[in-house]
Amino acid sequence: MTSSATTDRSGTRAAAEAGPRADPGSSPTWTIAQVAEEFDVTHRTVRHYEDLGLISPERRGTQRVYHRRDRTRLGLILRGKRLGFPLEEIRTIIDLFDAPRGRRTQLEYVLGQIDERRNDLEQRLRDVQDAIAELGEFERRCRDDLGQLDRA
Amino acid sequence: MTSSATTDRSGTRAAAEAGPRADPGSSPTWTIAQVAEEFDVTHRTVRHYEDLGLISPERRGTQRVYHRRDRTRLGLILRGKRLGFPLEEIRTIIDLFDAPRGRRTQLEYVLGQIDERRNDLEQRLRDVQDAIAELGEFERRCRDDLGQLDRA
DNA sequence: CTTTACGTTTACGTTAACGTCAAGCACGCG
DNA sequence: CGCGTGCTTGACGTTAACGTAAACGTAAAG
Repeated sequence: MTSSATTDRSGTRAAAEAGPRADPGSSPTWTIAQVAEEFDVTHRTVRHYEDLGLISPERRGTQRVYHRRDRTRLGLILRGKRLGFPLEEIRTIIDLFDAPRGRRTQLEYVLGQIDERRNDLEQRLRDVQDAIAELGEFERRCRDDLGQLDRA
Repeated sequence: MTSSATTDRSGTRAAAEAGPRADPGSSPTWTIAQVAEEFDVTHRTVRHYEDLGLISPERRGTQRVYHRRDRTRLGLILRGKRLGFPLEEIRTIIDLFDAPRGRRTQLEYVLGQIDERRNDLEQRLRDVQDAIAELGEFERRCRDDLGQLDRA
């Protein structure tokens, strides 16, 4: 249902149906429709992330052209969203990865940010682990109840 | 800064400043202000969760009276929020814990829901672990850069 | 009995994260 | 050249999760 949704657009401008355009010798690029489908989001969502400065695709004329870098970022964005981070915060985080690290002060700032982030993430790690553990406990009780029903 | 925010209200109606009211012989109860402060949320937030049916405190006259059950739920709600779940979804989850498990069909439904939830949570677990790992990788690179700077 | 400190309801405001038109370019095909 | 398909830019709408203000109730304290 995911890939069959694309009413065969091949033969028009790009040969492949889901991959990057055939572009021998250069780095591969994608259209907005392709990245949107690949990450299972809408065009609007992708453009929204651009509005907030989370991605900044190349412009060829008026059209957006997406590179590997943009796809990497999109992946990070969506994972951040799954973890419940607001987009603005996600932006500061992934910008960190591309931040200049030339001077020592910058590097130390980045290292400090990394530590903050890690603490945040480790809190969430505990939360998830606790939740999974409680769910397991609950399942055990349910299976007990089921056993009681069987013995009657 | 957290507990000093309470401008000494003791001696008024309850003896303890942060604990449940003195109520010997019965189960402890809390006011909305007490649970709000304990979980570091506003009254409005607590009432909002009640509006959505996430908690349903006792009413003594017009006033809300919170029991241990309500505090347990509030904890689950806030953890769910930290994990990025929408409140409506959180409601269906914690309602699951109090759901009737008398008949076999009900039990099997509950067990099915548990499985769905676990899959969801395990996805998030992977997300968090991946994020932490990448952060570690990034930190290593930064420390490398720092070493390069030191050698000059 | 008035004050004070909380608590309650009602209702409109706000922010984030998009959804949903509307209207216009741009290009490749018949 | 017109047509269809996809891309682009506004701009307004929507939902979730509260914030905030108004206006009133109430119970202990002075």
